[in-house]
Amino acid sequence: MTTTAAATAIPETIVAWFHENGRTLPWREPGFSAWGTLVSEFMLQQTPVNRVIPHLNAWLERWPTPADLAAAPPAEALRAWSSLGYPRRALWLHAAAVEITERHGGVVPSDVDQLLALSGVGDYTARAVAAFAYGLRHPVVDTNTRRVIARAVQGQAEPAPPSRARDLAAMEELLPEGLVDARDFNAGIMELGALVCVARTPRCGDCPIREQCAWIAAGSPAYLGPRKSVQKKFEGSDRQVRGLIMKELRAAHKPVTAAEIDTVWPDAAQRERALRGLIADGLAVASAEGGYTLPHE
DNA sequence: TAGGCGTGGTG
DNA sequence: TCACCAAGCCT
Repeated sequence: MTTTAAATAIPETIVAWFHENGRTLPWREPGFSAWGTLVSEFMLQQTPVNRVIPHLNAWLERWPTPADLAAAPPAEALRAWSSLGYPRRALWLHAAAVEITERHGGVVPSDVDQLLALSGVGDYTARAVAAFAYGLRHPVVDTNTRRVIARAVQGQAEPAPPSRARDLAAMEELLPEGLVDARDFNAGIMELGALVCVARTPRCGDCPIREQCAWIAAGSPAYLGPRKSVQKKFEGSDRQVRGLIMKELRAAHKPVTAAEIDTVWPDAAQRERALRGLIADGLAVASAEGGYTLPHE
């Protein structure tokens, strides 16, 4: 365990910057529930803050506790999820609510291993809930922290491919000992990555740690490592077709007929593949009366 | 472990 | 315009 100058100066500076520059967001309001934090983290997985906020507020108004959501049919969760994307998250959040109700007396657990055991909760979400909802000292690693550490500490324009153990260790190395500072550093380094040390065009002139940044010190060298695998084009993809079918199922409150599904996309083979995929994922169900519905309609 | 999984904003 | 990007997770 080495304590370099950067290992203390960077966290202190980021915490101070966060106190001055952190955004006011629902999940940062005093008294925001652990359940609210869990819901927000599900919604924030791969979805920008601005799109999440209205859905989060509506969700918590309708289902203020895990037991409230657990008592609702999954179909209603999928409708409320609306067009946030990746609807399997809504299914997993519903399943997690059932698990919390059955296994934890309706209280969102604070233990990382218990959180990890919930549907749809991985390394990031488990530690985010433990750290932000319960104030526990855990390193929280997401795409923002990985990018800030890659630049400020490792002197590289982009992070190496994710490595759970290495990434957690790198964050632990910076994490302040005090509970409050640890929480604010976790939040602050994410905020810095979201607002200043952004992926495409970092605003280094506005960065509070530019003096300590290893990447700037090295002359901001271009990234030479392997390119991240490119996301396949969405237009014309199975994902697009799945999305179109889900949109039909959300809008209907009775079974959607095969003929109606035929109208959403011209390629029959692709339509069939998408529909079968949705059924395999539990997002769609073949109705006994014929046609298809959301699960447990 | 690499690839699949929605949707929309942006430089 | 169109790749890239967005508080990941699961298999």
